Amino acid sequence: MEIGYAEKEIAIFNGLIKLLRRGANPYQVKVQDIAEAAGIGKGTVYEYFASKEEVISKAILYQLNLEVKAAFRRIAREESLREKFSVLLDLILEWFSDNRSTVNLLLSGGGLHNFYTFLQEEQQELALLKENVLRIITHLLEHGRMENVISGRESFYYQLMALQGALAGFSHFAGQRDLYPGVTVEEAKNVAYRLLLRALN
Amino acid sequence: MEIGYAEKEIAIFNGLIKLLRRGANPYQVKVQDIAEAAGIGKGTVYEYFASKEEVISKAILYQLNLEVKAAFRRIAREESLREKFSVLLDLILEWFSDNRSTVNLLLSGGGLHNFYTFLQEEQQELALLKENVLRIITHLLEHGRMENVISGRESFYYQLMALQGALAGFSHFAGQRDLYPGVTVEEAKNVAYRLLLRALN
Amino acid sequence: MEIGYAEKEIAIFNGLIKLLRRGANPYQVKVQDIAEAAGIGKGTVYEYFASKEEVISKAILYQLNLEVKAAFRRIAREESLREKFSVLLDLILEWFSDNRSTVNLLLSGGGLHNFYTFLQEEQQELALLKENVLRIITHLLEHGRMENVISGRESFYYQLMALQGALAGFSHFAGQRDLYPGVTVEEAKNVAYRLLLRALN
Amino acid sequence: MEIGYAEKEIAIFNGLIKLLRRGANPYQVKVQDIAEAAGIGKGTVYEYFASKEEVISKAILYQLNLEVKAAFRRIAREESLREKFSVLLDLILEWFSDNRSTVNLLLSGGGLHNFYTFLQEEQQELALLKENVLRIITHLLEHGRMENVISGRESFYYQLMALQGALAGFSHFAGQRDLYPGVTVEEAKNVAYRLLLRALN
DNA sequence: TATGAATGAGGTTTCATTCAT
DNA sequence: TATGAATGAAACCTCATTCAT
Repeated sequence: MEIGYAEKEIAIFNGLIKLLRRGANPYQVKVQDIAEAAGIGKGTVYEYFASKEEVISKAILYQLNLEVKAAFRRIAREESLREKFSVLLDLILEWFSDNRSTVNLLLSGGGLHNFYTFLQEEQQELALLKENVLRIITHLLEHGRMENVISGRESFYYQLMALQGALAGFSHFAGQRDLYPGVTVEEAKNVAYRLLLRALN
Repeated sequence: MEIGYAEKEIAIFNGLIKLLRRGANPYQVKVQDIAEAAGIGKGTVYEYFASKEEVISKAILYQLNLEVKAAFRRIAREESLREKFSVLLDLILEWFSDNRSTVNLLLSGGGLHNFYTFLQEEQQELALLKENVLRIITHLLEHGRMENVISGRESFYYQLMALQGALAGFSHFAGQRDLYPGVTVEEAKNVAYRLLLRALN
Repeated sequence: MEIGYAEKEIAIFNGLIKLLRRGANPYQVKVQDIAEAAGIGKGTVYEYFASKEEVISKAILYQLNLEVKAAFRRIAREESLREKFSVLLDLILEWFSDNRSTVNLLLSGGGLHNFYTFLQEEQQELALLKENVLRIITHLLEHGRMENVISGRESFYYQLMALQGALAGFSHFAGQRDLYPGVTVEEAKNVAYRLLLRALN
Repeated sequence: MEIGYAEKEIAIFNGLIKLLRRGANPYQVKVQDIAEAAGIGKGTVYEYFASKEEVISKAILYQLNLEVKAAFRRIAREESLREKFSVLLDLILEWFSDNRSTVNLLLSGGGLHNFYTFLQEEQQELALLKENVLRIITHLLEHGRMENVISGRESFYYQLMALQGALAGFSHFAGQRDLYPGVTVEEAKNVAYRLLLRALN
């Protein structure tokens, strides 16, 4: 890959991710648990990482990059903006249906970035992540312009905010379904798309 | 107030909030630190709360309720939707200029709610919080309709998403200024307002 | 009395004794609990005693002396050795039916004496206690001799051991009834008396 | 053994026993001290036991079983009842010459059983202990009958009480030598044996 | 290289004691 | 005199990290 990880390192990442998906709290997860979930000994973790913090930071970024890249591939495969956007919303739903997906951490208002100071040290992976997120955004906006559903008259920042706003609203819905008892997924998706179009055409 | 707290309890809350504002992590803050910040002895904390978790949960909700209520008062004081919305954006900016304000925790994609399981036990304060947030939203939407800048043709959920989207985009900007180096606060505020209007009129 | 205690001091003693009877452990009982049981404030305890240890030591000895003196009066009232001894056994049963009577502490192989080092400092009360216990023993042995059920040929130590042995066996029965499921109180009392007579006549 | 303990567990037991023998109070001994006495780190204790209480309960029962079993072997080795009984009295003396032997805890009027509630959970070891104590008692009584020094006409409970009484008296002497300044060990042993015979032949 | 037993620093919590009222 | 709010020393226990195997 862009950044080479040993097989064991990836096993450790996957172990942690598994725990986070199950609802574990990244601040409270224990090295013991990570090792167990990875199917290795506790000492082995320290053969590959200098500290627990490093494991967690790297694992989260690793996983985020994987998921964002996979998302790009899934989105790129679709024909129309409508379909692309719909796939993205489906992915968001999926991400949030995990009690606590890693993506959830990312999307939450930049939560991770500021929250987990340790991440700051992972500049390379962080940059990669931003790049991959931007790739999705650019792809969607460009496609919208090609289809003439997005005007392109507005500034890039405006377009970004429009997209982000539509996604943020839907993410909130996806993450807090209990707050919106009467709203179906279909409705929520439609609302998100209409918000996007209204803002951009 | 709605929920009565002893003077010392509030001192403890304020001590914790001070620490969080300074960037302390709620998962890593120590009882010792909280007590010091509150200007009391460590043991005193346990005269008022059963555990550290309880202190943190209650302090965060207490502070959120205070801030949301203050926000409502600030917003209600303004005449037009434009001004009300502008004030709200200013508040968001302010909240995020703290390295880590409590509101930040709230806005982050429902972060808190799921994140800090312990909060679940504070049903009363949580309900109060939701009510207060809803009050702001309703107030803004109603005013918009009165001014005829918001049509009211759309469902409540749609209007909610529109508002939330505009705010989420701006919050992201406020929390991650470094991601938008060329964008001024004025621009960002304008964009947020235009997104709101486009979505709702 | 021999040793004058203020009214409040006695209230405190009684508070502690109440707790011990309920099964509280003298090593784990809290000043708070003692004060509550005595119906006074926590600070008041320290107006009358220098430390928790002092309260407990003095309370136990105070109560033991009371009970031993009461025992003497009860025993002295009876006519024959058989009746006197029977009353003593009844008192032992009573003492042990409390989950944890103070007498229990005394009888347990000198338990208290060595166990609770702090007691050593209460020389006066301790001496009083020994005197009172000795008074009962002497009374019983003398009466036995007067009735010619006890020969008096044996040394005082021998007679003491005989009495103590009979009582110790019965005390074990009284304290650990579950170890002797088929044995009735009547039987146990008879056995104790027969052991006494066999040893001494 | 009947109940398998890891080598480290036994080291911990021995550490605690060493402290108790030195007069430490089982209610006040610190984990730190136990670990030090065992020559290991504090954390290691918790690799083998769930709590301090568990360590103490298990250590005491472990040690009692060891001592009671050793006592049986020593006693069984002797020829006559007189010698067997004499050995038992010597063991009692030995046990009590420790400021606070574990056996002391047992013999003290069932002290341990009721006193240290936590022990109740160690049913298996407790049962084992009772069995081993009973084995000694039965052995002595049977031998007495074989030698025709014990008649066997009396009930088992009576015989038990006779034995227990003789031992309890001597134990009191052994534990509280200062109460019997003029009495030699030889005398005390003779008295105990005479009490036993008088009661049982 | 992989392990997990051992460790002790560090955190939470308890509670005897003080002292201002 | 009586109180109980406040305190912080001290104890239990956890868990990241080390290191001998």
